[in-house]
Amino acid sequence: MEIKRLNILRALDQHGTVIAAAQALHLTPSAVSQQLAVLAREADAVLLEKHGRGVRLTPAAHVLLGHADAIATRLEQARADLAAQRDGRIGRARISGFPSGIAGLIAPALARLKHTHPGWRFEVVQYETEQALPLLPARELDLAVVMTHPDLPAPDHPRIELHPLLDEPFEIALPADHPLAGRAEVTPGADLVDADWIITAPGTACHDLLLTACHQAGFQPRLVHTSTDFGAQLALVAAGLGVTIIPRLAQPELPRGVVLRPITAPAPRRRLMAAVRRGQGPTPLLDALRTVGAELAERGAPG
Amino acid sequence: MEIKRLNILRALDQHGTVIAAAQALHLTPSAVSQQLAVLAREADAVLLEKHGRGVRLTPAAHVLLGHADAIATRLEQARADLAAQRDGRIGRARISGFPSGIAGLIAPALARLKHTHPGWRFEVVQYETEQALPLLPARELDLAVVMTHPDLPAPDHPRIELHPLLDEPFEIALPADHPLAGRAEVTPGADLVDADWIITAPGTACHDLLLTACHQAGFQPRLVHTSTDFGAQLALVAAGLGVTIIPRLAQPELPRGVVLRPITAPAPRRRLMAAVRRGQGPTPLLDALRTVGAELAERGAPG
DNA sequence: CTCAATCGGTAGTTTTGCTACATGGAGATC
DNA sequence: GATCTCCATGTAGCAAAACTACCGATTGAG
Repeated sequence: MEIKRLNILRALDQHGTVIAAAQALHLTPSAVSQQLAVLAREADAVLLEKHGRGVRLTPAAHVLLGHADAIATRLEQARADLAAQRDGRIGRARISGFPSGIAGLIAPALARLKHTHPGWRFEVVQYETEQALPLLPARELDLAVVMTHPDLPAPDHPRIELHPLLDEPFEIALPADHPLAGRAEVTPGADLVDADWIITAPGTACHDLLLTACHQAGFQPRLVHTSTDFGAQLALVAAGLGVTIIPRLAQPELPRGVVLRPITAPAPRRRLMAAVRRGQGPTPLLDALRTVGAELAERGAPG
Repeated sequence: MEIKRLNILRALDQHGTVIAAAQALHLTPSAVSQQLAVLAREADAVLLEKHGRGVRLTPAAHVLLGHADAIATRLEQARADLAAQRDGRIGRARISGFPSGIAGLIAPALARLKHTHPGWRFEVVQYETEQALPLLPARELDLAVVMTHPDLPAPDHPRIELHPLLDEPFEIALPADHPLAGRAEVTPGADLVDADWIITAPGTACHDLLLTACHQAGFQPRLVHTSTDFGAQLALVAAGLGVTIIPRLAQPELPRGVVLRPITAPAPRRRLMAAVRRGQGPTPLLDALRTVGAELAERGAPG
């Protein structure tokens, strides 16, 4: 039951005679006859019967023929899918990101790809940077949106390469009725030494980043509230329970009662990058992420 | 792109390593490796990549794999269908009959087969006996329900064999208010010499049969109305426009205002037979037709 | 660091598939 | 009705392929 033999049967059905089928397949009639005999033995059925000078297909041959046509069609689809995959019209990818990376970069990028690359299937998983990176070489992930992080692989890492997506400053989120709310800039080390701080959980990149920034500014923030979710943090700010710093661009929706104020230079920044396996080449996904990142950088306040 | 190669890819996916796949297929690992290399060349795609000590399938391999699984399933269905056809669980047949044969024998037989042989597909075509017979050896028909007819092949015809289904008398159909309606038997040659006759079109078997019967009874019927359809004929009878003879059993539904009366012996009879290609062996269809015929004969008046 | 295991390449053998030619059978032609 | 023509198929020989046996390279495990 090989495809070659099934195609010989199909050719015989289409062309009527063994000789015509042989011509169409660039074979001799004898070869066609022999292969059909093998197919009949494999199928344990009589496929041909004499009819006049030629042959005709038996009912059993027609049963087989229906399936042979379906198989040929499916094989053609397989070839088409392989070609489509080669030039990027179809594909699958697993992407990871931390929450604000998913919301700010991955989701908009996938929304574009849904229209421009309808054949692609994407799966999104939430991981922090240090969890995501080892999953790339293991092929559990195809792309990870990561943040500036001590675990980041060196630029010449043999298996992972990094593509910058967005470089954005953190800003101070204050209650709208806060004394500093009217200021053009805020200097945490001077203005917010006594503030209550809201911070993401230890182990996240933002946590480390805040502490480092405050340390460099020469003071120890009083950490009072903890939530991993920027939305929840801002709700706490709006309720007047403290202040926090959040990335400027990845949080487009501010709740009422919260204002963002730039931080006096050098403001802490976070750098978002796309990590992919080295040598993977350009993908529609990476292109879309870079486009979204560039648009966000352009839209936001420069610096 | 041969099935053998696709199955090797499937085995590799199932068993994980080239060695395990080779064992499952009773091959050496080298053969598996070589065939996968050929498949990769045919698919114009990289199918394997090193992963630790073993290999793993690439995305392109998974694309191909999905189709390979579908093809393997379809091939299994083909084998099952061939087996089912061998032992008669599935099949196709074209059947011909004249109108009352279709209504009285073919339709009831197919109704049974629909339950007992759900895998069979039947096509019914209406032909008169002389049209149907040559279509049997040409394989345009697989079975024809035919009537006693001069063109009937001899019992030792080399390509066609005949199986008796039903031997039924014609009876006289009279308006219920006809003077003869109360009689136990009617003798057309004596009682109906002056009646208006309703008859099927020239060229049908019933037409010849009526004329022959009347001729033997020694009179010439006055043919007034013509219709091929027994239902239409009986409507004319009910309207008092004439009399006709119809086969007893194949017309179970009598309209109001019509009575059937037996004809004095020797009553004209018609013999229904199933014609099939010689050497075709028993088929569910032929069995069902014989059963229906036997039941009709048993139910109707014997003789 | 050594060992064990896996995969892939090469040479040689076996199996399969194809061609060339001949045979037999069934319309078509005269 | 004899011959001719066309078609399918069997046989022998040859070419292509698929497979085995063996070896080397690579990599993870102990």
